[in-house]
Amino acid sequence: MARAGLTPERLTLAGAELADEVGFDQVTVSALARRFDVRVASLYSHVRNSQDLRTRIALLALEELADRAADALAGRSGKDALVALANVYRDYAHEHPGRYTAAQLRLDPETAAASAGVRHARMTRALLRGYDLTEPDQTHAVRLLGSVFHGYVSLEMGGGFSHSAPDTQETWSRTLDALDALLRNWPAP
Amino acid sequence: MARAGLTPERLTLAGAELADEVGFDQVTVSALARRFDVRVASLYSHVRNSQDLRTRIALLALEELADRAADALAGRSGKDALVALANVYRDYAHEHPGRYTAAQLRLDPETAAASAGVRHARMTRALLRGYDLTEPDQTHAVRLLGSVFHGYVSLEMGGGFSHSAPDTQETWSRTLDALDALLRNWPAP
DNA sequence: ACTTTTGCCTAAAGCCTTTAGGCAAATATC
DNA sequence: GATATTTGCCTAAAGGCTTTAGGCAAAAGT
Repeated sequence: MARAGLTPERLTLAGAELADEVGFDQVTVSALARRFDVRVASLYSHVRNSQDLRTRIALLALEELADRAADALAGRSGKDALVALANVYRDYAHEHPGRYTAAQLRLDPETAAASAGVRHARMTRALLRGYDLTEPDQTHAVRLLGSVFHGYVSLEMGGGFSHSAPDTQETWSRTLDALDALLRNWPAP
Repeated sequence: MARAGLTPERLTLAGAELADEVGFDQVTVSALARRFDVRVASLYSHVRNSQDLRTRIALLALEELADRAADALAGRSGKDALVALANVYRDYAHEHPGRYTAAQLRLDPETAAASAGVRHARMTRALLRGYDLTEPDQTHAVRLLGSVFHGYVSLEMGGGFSHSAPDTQETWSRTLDALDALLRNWPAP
């Protein structure tokens, strides 16, 4: 019997692909086994359990997103950087809906601290250096940006804006214009 | 054998309570049957299937949220109304995390059109009458508000802001200040 | 009181998760 | 190259959730 060559990495990647195809919460150890044409129990040598698999996919997605964000931010600042970063999230969500959903998985604090999540926070802070904000407003702004990016993408993905004019691309541009204006003109407490 | 008195409404309500206690995605027909001390199959006379149960909980949550929003908006306008509406969402999410998650469930267009979702959209539009926005900016602003409310609450619920100063209440206030400033000073295209 | 309806039951099949223990393929050792 | 060890995928099995089919008894209607 030839071996399938399973590894945690290959399983995670295949799981991510599966997530993009059928949705993150349809990612199941069984479905993954089917995809490798292997018995279900075989996967349990490489992955602790179903939750572990999902966590690995989430971590992969966070890494990929952080890599893209780093590329996008390189050499840009101000509104340019803001738009670039925002588009990284939105484009990734459109290209990889399952992975994007995975990236939202709640991680336990320890795992989260070791994840690419911290790179995301650092990059958003770096972006804000192009605006004139000092603490604690900078932290407020980091959170606001995170909220808008995540909230917009998640509503758009969920069909919340569908079937109504004007189109979502237009809203997205105007939203970024608005955020840029807001950051340049942050209200005093 | 005395009867348990099951109805779709009682099941939906109990399902919502269960969601708040154990999380929306742990809401299961089996768990609900256990709660009524009844055999699993018995529920299938009142609820089509698991998905149907979840949808009913989502619709309940949307109604409750819309009712609260209507109360909060009554007699308020401008920033007052903005803050009141925003707090309705945030408070509801804190009080009823499972229901709030349920309210995010993707509904098919037909169901969505008949849900309290449309009241939410109407109320957000009504709120914006306190600011000086015309179409299509009003629609952009509706979507932006939805994104911020949902994004913020969802990140906060997911622990995204945890364990870091300043506290989230402070950020929330400043976020609403910022949104108010932005709406009063909406940038031209 | 009798019939009809309704509500909850038992039974059963299907799929997913997870653990335990086995055999054979790959790898290391002599 | 032959032997020993490790590793990888397997079979088997138990437990949980979903869903359908068909039955019996409690409520409701006549």
